[in-house]
Amino acid sequence: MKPSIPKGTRDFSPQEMVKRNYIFDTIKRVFQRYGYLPIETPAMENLSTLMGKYGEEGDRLIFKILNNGNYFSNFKNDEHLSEVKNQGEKGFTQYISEKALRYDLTVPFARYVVQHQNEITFPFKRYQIQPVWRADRPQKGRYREFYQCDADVIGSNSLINEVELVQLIDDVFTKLNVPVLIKINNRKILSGIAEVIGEKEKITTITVAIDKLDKIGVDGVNKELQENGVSVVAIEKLQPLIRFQGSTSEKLNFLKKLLTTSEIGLNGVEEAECIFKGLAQIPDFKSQIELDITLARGLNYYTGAIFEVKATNGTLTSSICGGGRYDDLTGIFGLPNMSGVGISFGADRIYDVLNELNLFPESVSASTKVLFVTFGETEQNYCIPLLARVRKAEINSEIYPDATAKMKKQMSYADDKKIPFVVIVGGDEVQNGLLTLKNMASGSQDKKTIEDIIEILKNNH
RNA sequence: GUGGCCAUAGCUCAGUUGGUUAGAGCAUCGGUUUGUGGUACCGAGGGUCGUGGGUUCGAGCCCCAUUGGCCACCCCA
Repeated sequence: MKPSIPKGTRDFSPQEMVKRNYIFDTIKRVFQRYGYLPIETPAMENLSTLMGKYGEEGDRLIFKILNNGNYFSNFKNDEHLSEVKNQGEKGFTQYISEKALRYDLTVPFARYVVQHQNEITFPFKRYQIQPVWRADRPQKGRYREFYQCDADVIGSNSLINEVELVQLIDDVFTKLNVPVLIKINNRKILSGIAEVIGEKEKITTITVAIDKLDKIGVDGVNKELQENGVSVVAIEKLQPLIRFQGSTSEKLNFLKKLLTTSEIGLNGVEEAECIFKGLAQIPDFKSQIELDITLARGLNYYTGAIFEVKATNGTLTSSICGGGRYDDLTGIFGLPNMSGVGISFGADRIYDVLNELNLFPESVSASTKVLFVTFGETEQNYCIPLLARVRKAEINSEIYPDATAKMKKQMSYADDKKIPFVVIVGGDEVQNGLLTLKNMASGSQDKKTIEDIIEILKNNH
């Protein structure tokens, strides 16, 4: 049998894992710096928890888990079965599947909050770093299993949360040395726009279309709007808006005038203004920020501010971080009036960016600092207590396990694992207690006591 | 769900109008060296040419189907 793994999934080698952990550790440290605490939720959720939260397209992309046991036990009789068959794929699914792999971390978090509401002190700030699964067609920067790193605060309406999250994004990418553009918009502005052009019900169509502006251009957007039944008058009214260019404050002023008749729209503009005002006060803010009224984001549950982050260098054009405010995600689980806002880092895409731009620091590849090389069982036994002392000094160390292996083999092992030092222990060394410490980079070697070796290794970084 | 490109050793790829036993580099293992890696030299293992059918005296090469991968659309981290 030829070994293989499912489409869109990957194995990670030690070399890759060291780099991945560098990303996870960086993000985790920043999350903690801002007062977020970790939780974990199961890989699988009840299918009903997930369905309908991500839009129609989202439902299709949820990985369903087939029930165990007899799939037919849920059918009363043959007539019932054929009745369900006629409902098509969607109707049939609920009879043979009641669990699914999580699609993101936000909806399971909402479920968690409602389920544990009596144990939680609000506002609740949590972070969560776990894989999610999507039954998508894999392609560049898109996987079927990938890690999200989420930070959310729930139970607070304050816009300082939005400001802090953008600051957090800036912190993470500054630490990772990735130059980014953070795009900010507000769903209320989009609602307002739909309202003033007289197509309030077509808001989803409109936002999805103008989201593609930089991809398909003004004409493409207009064409798509027309094809989806948006009136010519409405499209005409939309033109000055999608063609508008200017600074953030110019955009805000323009929107204020345009949206005078829409309460919700003005509200959105106010919120955006407040967030940008807050951001302006942050010292040493490195990232580019932009108010982008064409930013829509697909996930249905966003109601206020929305964010999206893209790397400004490299060939990966898809977003590496995204988020926004959702006013009523917990409502469907029975806890209304609980507003939350959060962001999600796509660790795998960030990895691709760092890899392409060569931004991983050298130091992340080193793990073992010293390898003990021996010539036989006597020497190997002699090393056991020495190794214990080295490890007690918090120096990563190992001994070549096969005592009869040739020296060449043992040295190659050190070389292959990029271990910077080797301690050679043969008959001479055992006899006089002076060990040979070899620096693999320079090739030089000296006889040293174990105490000296520990000192040298401790001071070498 | 729609479309395009591709499939030869563990990896990256050669392979002539269809013609003997399908090659190279890298990687792996062994040796040159029984106390010295990364460089050098010598050698070895490793393939039903993705799978199934067809055309032909003869197929890695041509045709059909199928599976898998990559890329784009949709959508998204």
